Amino acid sequence: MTKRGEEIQRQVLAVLRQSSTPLSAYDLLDHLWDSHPKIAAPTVYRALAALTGRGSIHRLESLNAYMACQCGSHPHDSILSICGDCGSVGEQVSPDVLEILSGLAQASGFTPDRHVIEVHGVCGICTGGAGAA
Amino acid sequence: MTKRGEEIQRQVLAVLRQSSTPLSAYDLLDHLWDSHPKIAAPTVYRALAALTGRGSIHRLESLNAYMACQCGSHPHDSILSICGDCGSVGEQVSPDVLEILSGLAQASGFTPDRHVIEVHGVCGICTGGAGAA
DNA sequence: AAATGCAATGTTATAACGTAACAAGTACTG
DNA sequence: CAGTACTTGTTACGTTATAACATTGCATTT
Repeated sequence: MTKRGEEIQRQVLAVLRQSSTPLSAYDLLDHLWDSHPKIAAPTVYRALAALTGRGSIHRLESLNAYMACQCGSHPHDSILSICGDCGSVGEQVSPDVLEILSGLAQASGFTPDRHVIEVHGVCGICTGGAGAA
Repeated sequence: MTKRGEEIQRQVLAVLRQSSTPLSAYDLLDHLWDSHPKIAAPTVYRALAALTGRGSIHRLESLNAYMACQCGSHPHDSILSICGDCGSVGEQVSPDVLEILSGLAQASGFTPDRHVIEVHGVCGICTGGAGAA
């Protein structure tokens, strides 16, 4: 079967990479219908699960949406900066911050496993160009 | 009308305070039906929005659920530690961490507004008592 | 008080997100 | 080929959230 799943995953990843903003699972589904008319929701979610597990994409918990990882692609926790104006998302990697967070949690006996860090605000372009004030 | 909404809000807050784990909007709806048979979803969401805005409760973005704020109650961003085993959530306040995160974001021109920080893992009780290893 | 207007609340319906459960296909093994 | 294990497709449904509009209560004006 030459791994149909992998083809879907490649395509999902390609669409996410070309998008300037995160896309929802159903947005992706729409895109897939261009080439695969009969894909259903679980297929997309399976592809997203595989890509997420592999670290190729990130899920934005506060947006119910997905974006391509901007930094190579082994699994890691990122800091995501979400512009409420244009919808773009920046990604930063900071082992230091993760360390500090882990330390905080551990101080109360908690063993961290995964960090969700999403900062909402306004990006530099929107601030400077046409943004708030 | 003596502010029906405020009564609902008090009740939602009371239920959340008594719960050892976060509750979904529809969990809360079930609880409300004990005393107000005909409440509908938007009513709960309006109460949740008001309470969230006031800082009395927090929304857990990665769980689609809500919890009572554990630290007094003026609006603030928290660090939430979510136990994947028992479902309990701990809350920590750390201006330092927020500062660091804001600094990181600002370095790329981003203006932060709200921080979502959710750490998934296993709490001290579950680790020690009956948890992993 | 009657009329007006506004804001809060109720109600219906539906949109958006996600997954369980099982069917069908494929490929490998003996 | 028969058996088995895994992947993919399909259907149906469960959960989360909100749009849109109706209604209610109350304050203000006249």
